[in-house]
Amino acid sequence: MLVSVYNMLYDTYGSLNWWPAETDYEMMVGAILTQNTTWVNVEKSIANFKGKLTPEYVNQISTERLADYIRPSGFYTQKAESIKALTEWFGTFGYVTDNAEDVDTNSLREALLELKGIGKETADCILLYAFKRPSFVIDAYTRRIFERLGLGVPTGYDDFRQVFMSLLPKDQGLYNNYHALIVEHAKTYCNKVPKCEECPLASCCKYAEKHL
DNA sequence: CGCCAGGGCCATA
DNA sequence: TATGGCCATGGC
Repeated sequence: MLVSVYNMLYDTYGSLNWWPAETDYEMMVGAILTQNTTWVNVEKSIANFKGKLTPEYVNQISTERLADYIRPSGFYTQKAESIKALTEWFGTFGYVTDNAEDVDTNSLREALLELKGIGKETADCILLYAFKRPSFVIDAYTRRIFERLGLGVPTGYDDFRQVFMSLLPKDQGLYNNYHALIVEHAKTYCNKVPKCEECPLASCCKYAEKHL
């Protein structure tokens, strides 16, 4: 099932080459900024840095000033502290994701989860898109899509993640594009106010069936 | 005006 | 383990 859903999405959208970011560091910051927030508001925040969204620059400005830059993304007080903590942690690798090569994925994940403001989803995004590790991401869209398709899904985050990671090959490129496809598709058709009328997957979705 | 968005933390039972 | 309140801006 997981493979056929992927194939349907792939046939529609192809290879998306995510995450949308200029650098690995910008990707990580974006992962925090997008928490419960639209991507448009993340772009506004990133634009506020005018090209200076680097760990070196973030280190030298105050948390208050950082909070001011990211104001458009909401929750800016908490997110500013999280970005500060993340940046400090990233510094232990010299701000280069490649320097973490000899650290196994689970250790990296646990380290990320210790940072305040980084939960499981954000940690998995960072592992997958910045550190290029095969760590499947479960977000609100992933959960919603599979529920709406009519496939039973586990409640707990790790249980749901394990379904993907045990049934699919541990392939970073596959996990990357799968999550990208889910988000790109869902943000257009599977919001709380759905657009099943124009959805290319409506023919095999129980939810769309009821809504059409 | 109210609802919602690519979460996470903390208190509570 | 599982809810509920809270954090906050901007688009519709």
